[in-house]
Amino acid sequence: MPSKKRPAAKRRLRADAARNRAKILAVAEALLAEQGPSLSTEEVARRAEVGVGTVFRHFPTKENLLVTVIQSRLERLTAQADAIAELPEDSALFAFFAAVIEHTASTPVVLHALTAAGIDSADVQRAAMSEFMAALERLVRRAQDAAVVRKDITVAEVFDLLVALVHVAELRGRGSRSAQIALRVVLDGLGVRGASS
Amino acid sequence: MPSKKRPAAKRRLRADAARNRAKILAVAEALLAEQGPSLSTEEVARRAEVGVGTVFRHFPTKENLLVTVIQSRLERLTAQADAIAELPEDSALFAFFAAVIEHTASTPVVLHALTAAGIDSADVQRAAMSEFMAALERLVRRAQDAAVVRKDITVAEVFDLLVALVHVAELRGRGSRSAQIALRVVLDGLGVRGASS
Amino acid sequence: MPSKKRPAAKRRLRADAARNRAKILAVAEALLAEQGPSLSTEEVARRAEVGVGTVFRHFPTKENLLVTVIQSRLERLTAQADAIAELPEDSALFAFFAAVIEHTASTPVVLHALTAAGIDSADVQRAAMSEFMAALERLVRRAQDAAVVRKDITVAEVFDLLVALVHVAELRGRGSRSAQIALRVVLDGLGVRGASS
Amino acid sequence: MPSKKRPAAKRRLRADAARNRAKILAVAEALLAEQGPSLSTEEVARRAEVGVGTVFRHFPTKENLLVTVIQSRLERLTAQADAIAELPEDSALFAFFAAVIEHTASTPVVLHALTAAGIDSADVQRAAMSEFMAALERLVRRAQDAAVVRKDITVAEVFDLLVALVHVAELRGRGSRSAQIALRVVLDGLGVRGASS
DNA sequence: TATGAATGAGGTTTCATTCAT
DNA sequence: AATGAATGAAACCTCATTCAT
Repeated sequence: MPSKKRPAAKRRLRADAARNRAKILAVAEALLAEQGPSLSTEEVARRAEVGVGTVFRHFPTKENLLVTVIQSRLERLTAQADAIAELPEDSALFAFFAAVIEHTASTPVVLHALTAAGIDSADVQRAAMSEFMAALERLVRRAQDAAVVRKDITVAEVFDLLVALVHVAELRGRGSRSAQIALRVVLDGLGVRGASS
Repeated sequence: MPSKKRPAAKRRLRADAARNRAKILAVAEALLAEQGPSLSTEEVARRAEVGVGTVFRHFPTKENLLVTVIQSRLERLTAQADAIAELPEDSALFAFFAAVIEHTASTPVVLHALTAAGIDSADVQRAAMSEFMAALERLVRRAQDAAVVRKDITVAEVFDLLVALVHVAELRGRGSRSAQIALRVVLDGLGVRGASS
Repeated sequence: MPSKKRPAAKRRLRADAARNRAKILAVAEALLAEQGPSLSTEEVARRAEVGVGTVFRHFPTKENLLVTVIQSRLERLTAQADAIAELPEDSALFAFFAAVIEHTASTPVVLHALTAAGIDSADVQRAAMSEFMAALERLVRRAQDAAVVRKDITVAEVFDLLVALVHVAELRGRGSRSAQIALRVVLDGLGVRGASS
Repeated sequence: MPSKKRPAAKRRLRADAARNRAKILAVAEALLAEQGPSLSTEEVARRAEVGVGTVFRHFPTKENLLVTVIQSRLERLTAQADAIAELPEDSALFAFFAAVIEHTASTPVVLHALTAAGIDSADVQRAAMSEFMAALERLVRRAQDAAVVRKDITVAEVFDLLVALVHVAELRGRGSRSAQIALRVVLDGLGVRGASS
């Protein structure tokens, strides 16, 4: 049944349309990191070399655009977590933390902003989010089983610590001494001493 | 003839004016926590039950209002740090962290936002900030001298961790298990084991 | 019958009240020249070293303040015209033009602005205006009788030319060559050749 | 992809956009004459039957709108001066004065206001202005060469007199006897007797 | 009376979103 | 599908005027 008129959900895009969509998403991600969630739609369009109309054709709402950016980032992180799972237990979690901090921009700021604005982004990205949490959980569980991470802590809490570290990295610069020390302190606190030895 | 010669900066406010100023500041602090720095001046006025004009009479600019909020918060924190200094070394830092987390709203988010917006809030609040850092430094130094905190860490880095913890507390709720665990993990990581035993 | 409660029109002012009124008027005149009719009431108060409230006690409206300024200026000009009437016919008009140009600031701009704003300033100052016109008329009539000014022109029209010259003087500076040449050209055109010889 | 590479300054406007721009400009010119430079952008939009946003899309600033109005008027006047240059020397200047007075609204008031407001409109319109002055200079020079205008006067000064006449015309009405007499007097004063004989 | 704090309508400007081309 | 002009609500801020002190 080759798509006749799919309900507007996920119809295959024309090549150039797909290219536009991707470029807009990339630009939005960059701007989000630069300016926070008050970035302007017009500037997204300008930098993506596209008319505003095109942005709104792909993402019916500014909010929808931001949510999509976050979603795609979560998906990439999930992939990374899975790729990392092959390392030995005592360094996998460390490596993952480092990777996330390295590549993730202001997710938490965005989350906060969306939450505060009373936006119900939950539905849209619950799926992406829970896949990410599952991947993280596999890492944590394995580390706890290997006794390199304390057992009185849940994935959700590990996630929060990760978010906090991203925040520091963002504030002080991704490679800064401050960011590295913060990472070390948190890992020590988690009981992942193997990583620092 | 308007008063003697107004002392250039802050002649005594009339009773009602002072009340208004305080109320505006309080409302702004609350809104800042709720909505981040994109709060609307108009709403501040509405919630403070005051005309917009009054807000602008007291704080000539939205930026000035936000900066003042942050400043007053820093001052309160500094006072707390000093009050806490009498506790034994091994619990003072712990107590201070807990107190800050308990009472501080989104300062870091605001700081970040201001910075990102290219706002030169630096001058205005450098004073308040450095007093706070001094107070924090006294606590840290004392804890390090008593060998309850690792020596390879500076005040600035402790500050960043504190900011990260505030962030978690804000995200999950001030009394939440997540916030408490995060605090515990960080303190353990800092080497403040006395506090958790 | 020593004033019991005069209808709020012209009761004798207390000494300091009178001083305030005068100072406000003077300041307003200066500001009017500097900034045109969009001057701010607050600044009038500030420069007069008085509270805004005081300004509004003396002049119930900004409009009223401006109208009063103009009125007082017209009165001064009238006095000058009368003082000058003693000079010989062939130089009196010339001298008067020069005096007016020298001392009068943006009256016409104000008039225009008031008119345009649909303000009925007519009533308030018709008296002052007609006295001024009468004085001017005496000068013109005398010059025409002495055959030093062309007879096909009315006072009203001479007035308009005077206003135009004030305008130039204001635009280019009161002592500027441009202002002087304009005065010379107009006087020559009026037939007042005696003045330039 | 937005067009080829937009010529940096003034790519061709869409038909309706051009119509809007023109209408806004016309309305602004009228309002400027009616109310002076304190006209409200909002009213411009209302009378042009356009949203405020549209006004600001075409003219990013109120100042920019006013400056553009003046510029376009200067351009029209320059064209007129050139068209008139074919008349005999002794009537060309007269005709030009008459034409300017007939068609020009409050330019001088605006210029004054802009200047007073400290607006640096200079750059923007220096070009338009100097072209106009050049056209006027050609007329004056020719009249002086033909000995119908006094030689002790510069173009700049002739310009000021012209401005003064426009002022009178505006105050009393374009066709009024007062405006005509003023014109006659000034021309006589300039030595352009040919025009009045 | 004098003061200056308070008020709120109104002005300029931005920006998410819609719609004609 | 893409474009960018148009829209108008809403943001920040000013200022004439009122009113409690």
